[in-house]
Amino acid sequence: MSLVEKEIISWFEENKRDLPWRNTTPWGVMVSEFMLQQTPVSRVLPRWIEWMQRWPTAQDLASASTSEVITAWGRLGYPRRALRLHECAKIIAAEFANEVPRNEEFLRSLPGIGEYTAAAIIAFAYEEESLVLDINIRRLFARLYDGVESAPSSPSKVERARRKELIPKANAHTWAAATMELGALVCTARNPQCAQCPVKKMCAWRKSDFPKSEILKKSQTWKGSDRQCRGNIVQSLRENESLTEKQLKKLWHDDSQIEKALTSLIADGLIQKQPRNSYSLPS
DNA sequence: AAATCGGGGCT
DNA sequence: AGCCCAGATTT
Repeated sequence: MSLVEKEIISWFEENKRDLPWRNTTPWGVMVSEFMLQQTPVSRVLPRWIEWMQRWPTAQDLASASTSEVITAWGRLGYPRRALRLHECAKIIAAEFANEVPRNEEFLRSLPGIGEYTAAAIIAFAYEEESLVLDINIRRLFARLYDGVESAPSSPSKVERARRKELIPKANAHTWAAATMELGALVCTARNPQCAQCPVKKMCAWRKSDFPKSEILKKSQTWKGSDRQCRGNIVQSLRENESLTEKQLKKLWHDDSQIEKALTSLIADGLIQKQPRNSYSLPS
């Protein structure tokens, strides 16, 4: 097991949310995946619980009317997902003996199931290996391995191939859930919680964009002398925890490093140089 | 490859 | 006002 894998899995065991679709039937997983297409977990949660209580199996949903289904979907958004889920229920009840298929080809043949949803059902409903690539996982790996802030709008052949290599031989479904959870809770699109990240020390994005990203967050404290700026830079580095005390000490005395960071901030318009070696936020 | 499809929460 | 969210489908 690689170090990254070990860190992420153990982080997951400690920090995973207790989501109801982590302990349910394959149909329950399938319903959750439909609702979660482009819709945040927090908003799906209450709706999924109601829905599953009302229609516990595909057959139950199949016997509902279209208007009932639309009404129950409420304001989740993209209501055609509800219609497609309804269609899926009818097909599964009639042609699959009321059981969610575990085969990718069959899953993809159902309305509303694309690349991601098929992989997710295989992984989370049946705990089998599949290439799960949702926006959270894609962003996490874009940062961790590619050193860029965000993934391209849709997965490329190259991205799929490279992510496939990372799938562990054992417990591939846990890897999928863990990386997804890390992307959702820590490696978020906005305001990533890098300080809490179990793999911050090997993160390519962290390395390339640092210290600028840290300093940027503290921009309100960037009023003052060169000496104060220097203190803020070193403080930012200290909180990153990826540098030793020895390295920090060296940095403190390394004027060229400090100068470089300041120049970069000025060039980006984050601070302005003032007379007598002081700086301020742009007005 | 790009457009389209929702709605609500957050900055 | 704009960005973001466990994407899929059509053009």
